[in-house]
Amino acid sequence: MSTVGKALSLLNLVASLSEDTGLSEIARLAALDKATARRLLVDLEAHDFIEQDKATKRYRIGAAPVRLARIREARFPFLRTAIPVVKALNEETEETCHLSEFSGHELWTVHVETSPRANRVIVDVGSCYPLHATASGLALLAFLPEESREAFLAQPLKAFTPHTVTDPEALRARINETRARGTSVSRNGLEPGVISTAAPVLSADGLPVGTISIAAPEVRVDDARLAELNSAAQAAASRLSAALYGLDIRQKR
Amino acid sequence: MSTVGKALSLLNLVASLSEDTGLSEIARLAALDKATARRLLVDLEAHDFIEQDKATKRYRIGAAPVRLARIREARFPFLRTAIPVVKALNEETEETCHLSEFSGHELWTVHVETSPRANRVIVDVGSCYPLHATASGLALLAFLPEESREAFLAQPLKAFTPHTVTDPEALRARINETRARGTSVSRNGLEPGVISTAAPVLSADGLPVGTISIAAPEVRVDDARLAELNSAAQAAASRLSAALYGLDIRQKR
DNA sequence: CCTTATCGGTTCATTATGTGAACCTTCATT
DNA sequence: AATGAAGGTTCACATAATGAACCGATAAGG
Repeated sequence: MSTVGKALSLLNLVASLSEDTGLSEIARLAALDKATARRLLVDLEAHDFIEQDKATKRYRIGAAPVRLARIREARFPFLRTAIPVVKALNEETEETCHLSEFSGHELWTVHVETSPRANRVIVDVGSCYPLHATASGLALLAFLPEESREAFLAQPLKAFTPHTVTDPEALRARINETRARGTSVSRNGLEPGVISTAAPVLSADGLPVGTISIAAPEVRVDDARLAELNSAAQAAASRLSAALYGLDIRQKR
Repeated sequence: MSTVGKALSLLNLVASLSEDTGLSEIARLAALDKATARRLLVDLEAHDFIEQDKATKRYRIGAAPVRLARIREARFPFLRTAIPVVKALNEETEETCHLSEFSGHELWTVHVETSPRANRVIVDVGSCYPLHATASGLALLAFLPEESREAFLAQPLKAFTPHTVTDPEALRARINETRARGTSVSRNGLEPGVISTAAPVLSADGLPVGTISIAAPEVRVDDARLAELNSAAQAAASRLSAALYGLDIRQKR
């Protein structure tokens, strides 16, 4: 792997740690030599992607991404466009809604609007869940090019609950359903008692750039309600695709 | 220079270009070989820091910084904390106020609240002005460690108007005044007819992380008004330092 | 008070990685 | 058909990355 690749992976790793972390632990987590990890951290720090607490000597994510993100958002206002859509979906459904973005072969939660109900599902911004165990993941997989999908299915897949589907053949069936219907459903895939539904946000070339999804406690969702949530998620995702990239490609077919 | 350093500088460069740019031009601007530039771009693209338009083959900043920025801001809410302060200053003074952040040896404009007046100063988010020609730059230099300041003053300094101070000795005098008073003033340093004043935002260790500044058409600013703006900027910066890092260090002295 | 085990950080011989002149293909212009 | 400039690729060579061993500091345990 290229040195730059290692540095960026390391940056990702440090960003994913929820508190300042020491050199040795970072090196261990990244499976890099301590000297190598340090050199990369120093390089990243010189450009403010990482910062080191002078007192504790521990490392954390720096300020440079914020500056770059402003530039990116000024040109491609993904969040600025997407957040109102997610908010509206949240108000309409009164369930936890979240927006995920596909970046670096993974699906990252970039915005969450939490349900106003007492019994609700909590999703963390910044989290990154396995594609096969979530509704968002299925929605994404369904619209990914065949080869990317198969590459994913070829990996060993972990089960998170007794309900997690890990068999590639069974997953293919669910993915095909998802593609036909336009929305995915996951019951207890990642956490027991949670049902979620998701629809892909598609770019101008028809490839998914992310997903919008709704997660609710299973007790509130009967079949009729599930159909409602499905079409709400679908509508929100289509609206967002259209806002970002012009007419939704699915409507052109 | 390390390969990682080159990659990050290249990323910075691409981010600073206001439109999609081809490989050859990027290589030229970065003073890198075309093959090297491409390898770095590919590495950056693999992690979504850069993206390439499939149709035009041109490169632009990618989505990864947005994801990292959300994580950073969740932990260190610089903008979330700072923007209300800048807004309040703008409402109080009715002049254009902006927040700059010191990152990578440069001072970047990260937020602007524009004056409601017809005759007003416009400052662009994302811009990066020379330290010696702006009030913000002087405020920053005044509170930087001696060696960083001297390293900056040792460079050749460009004059932007006949009023731009470029003599290191004269600048030192103005910097010392600034440090003594706590705020800097720049008359016509960068653009004729503009007067601006700035105060540093200081972190817990007393080093500047950025500045808050006010820019106004000279015709509206007599000595009394200047004193008002000075103390308003100073108060805003102190409030922000306190909000971000606890008690303002200057008040402890 | 010495031993042991961490920690962050550094060194330097070895080696893998990055480099760039020259090359290829494509495409628009002359 | 010739030209030039684009994006992209190749490979002998040079440089920069690597990591085992090291240092000094700090903390816990006997």
